[in-house]
Amino acid sequence: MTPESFLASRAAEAIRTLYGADMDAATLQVAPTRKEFEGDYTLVVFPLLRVSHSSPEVTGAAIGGWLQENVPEVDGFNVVKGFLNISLSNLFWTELFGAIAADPDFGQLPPTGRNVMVEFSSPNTNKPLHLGHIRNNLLGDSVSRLLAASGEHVIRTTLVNDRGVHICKSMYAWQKRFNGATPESTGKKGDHLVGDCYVAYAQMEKEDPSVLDDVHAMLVKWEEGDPEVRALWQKMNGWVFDGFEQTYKALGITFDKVYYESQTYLLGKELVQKGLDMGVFVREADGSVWCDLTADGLDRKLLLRSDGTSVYITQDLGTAERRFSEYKLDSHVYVVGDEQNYHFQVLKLILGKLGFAWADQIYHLSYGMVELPEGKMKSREGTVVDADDLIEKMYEEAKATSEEAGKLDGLTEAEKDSLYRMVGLGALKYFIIKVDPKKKMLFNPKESIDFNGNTGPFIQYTHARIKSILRKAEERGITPRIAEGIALNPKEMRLLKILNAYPRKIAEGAAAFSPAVIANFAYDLAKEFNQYYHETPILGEEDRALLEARLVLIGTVACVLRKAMGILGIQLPDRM
RNA sequence: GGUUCCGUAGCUCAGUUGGAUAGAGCAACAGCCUUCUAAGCUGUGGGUCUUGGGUUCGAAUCCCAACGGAAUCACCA
Repeated sequence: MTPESFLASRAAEAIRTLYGADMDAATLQVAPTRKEFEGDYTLVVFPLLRVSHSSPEVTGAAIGGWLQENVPEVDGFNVVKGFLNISLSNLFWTELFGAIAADPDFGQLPPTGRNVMVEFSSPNTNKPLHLGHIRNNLLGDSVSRLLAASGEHVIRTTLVNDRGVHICKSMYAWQKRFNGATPESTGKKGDHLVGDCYVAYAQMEKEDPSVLDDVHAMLVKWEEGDPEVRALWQKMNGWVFDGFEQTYKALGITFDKVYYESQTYLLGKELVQKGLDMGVFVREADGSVWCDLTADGLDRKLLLRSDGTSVYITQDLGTAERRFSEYKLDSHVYVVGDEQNYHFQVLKLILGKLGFAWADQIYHLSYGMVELPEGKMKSREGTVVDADDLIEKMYEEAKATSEEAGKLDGLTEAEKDSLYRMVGLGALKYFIIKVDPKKKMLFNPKESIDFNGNTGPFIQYTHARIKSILRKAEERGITPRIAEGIALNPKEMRLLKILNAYPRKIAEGAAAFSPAVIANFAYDLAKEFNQYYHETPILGEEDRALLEARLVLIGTVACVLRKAMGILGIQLPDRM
């Protein structure tokens, strides 16, 4: 039971007794008191005036008085305008403290029994991953963990776009211009080599536009299953997959199920027939099939070409239907850029017209593009920020910063190296995740990602500080525990208030599909701890019981920081 | 033109189921390392929350309109 719900239920009791009105405790507004005011939690009394028929001051004082009289945990109260500020007793705080500290699953919400699929990453196999993909990957990865923490059963998946005209372009350029180059012969990561082919193709097409006809011929051969084309396709895709795997590993990204478009692109055709039978689709004289969405304020949508082949949305309809039935999904989240908002709007609409009740359980987690100071990234113009390069650069900077600080005596070179990776990656991940997904974000390659202030390394550093104290305590043989009758100071109560909010933040973040909520929470907690750290001695505390209790408190802070950052895929070091 | 999203400090962002005096970080300036890690802490300056209406005891938050910006509306994916 949280302080908020506890006070709300008691306040409901007070209102019933004082005014004879039945209030649902859930509708009462109880929130932590703002710093400037005296008190722990605040009840907003304005909405109660219609049952009290009195002024805010009188009503607040009446309820506050009743609470102080009848609830032992309530220590005092004051009323400012329409706000009743309530102070809770030390006993209440120590009990809350004990409950949070003793709960190993703190922040893990009870199972909902729902199956949720999260599709993210979904790369094309004709170029390496760049910063835009990183945002997609990090969002998908962290939202998967966030939903799991909120009690959902999550299946992470990706749909690799391994076929189509764009792959043929890379294959064509490789045949014509690359003299049998391989990742081994060039020492290049496979995805980068294929990316080079794609860039080379763009140049070839510029020189002679007729090469596009050759590429289309190649695509037709691929569809016919031509052995030579298929073999080349498999070889080059294999290079790309190897390259992607390295990047995923560096980012710490995993999937439960990988789909390949080459295996799913024919799905959806039977749904087209179903739509025709239901009369929600129409077939034109040329054989093409359409869905009329003008009544919904949109245009007509093509579902089948006149030659009978399917388009992008056709296979998405098919894969959605297959996934919902195969995995008994209750919901499906697609992490896809906001450039495809229209596509998903149409997708949901059409699935609804086909009579699928789960159509409105599809959520498009739409995120804004990552832009550079000069505008959008364009692979053809070479203005992309490559994922592998960026990860490496962050590692270098973490290393330089750490060596400057020089606090890592006693660690082996390998330990230091993995620490630099952890910090560099933490800075990068936090930088991206802390902003609201739906906002587009700016990345300036010339300014390095900060390690100070509201950053990943700040939180990592905070954790390392706590662990350092706990190590020293252990060396001195001091065991963390909560004794009876200790008195917490206001800063400690503030820390507890923030800790207490963690499960609520999980619920909030999951409901909004926004890991940024968790990032901001972790920052608030770390910031509050650093203030506490500076004004409160821990190992220097003379009262032994208090010292031991403080060790429990900071250990709990470290643990919750680890959980919150763990959801974001960011590890916290014991030293740094 | 239709649809969707965004507009908060010089910059990057929090704050959206309506609540008190709108908060951080960066940048600038001034302090704090014989005491648990200075990747830290404290302080100063910085705002017509794009604008105008409306609803409300109360609006950055909800509604309407305008302005500014982004994406999208293919027999591409």
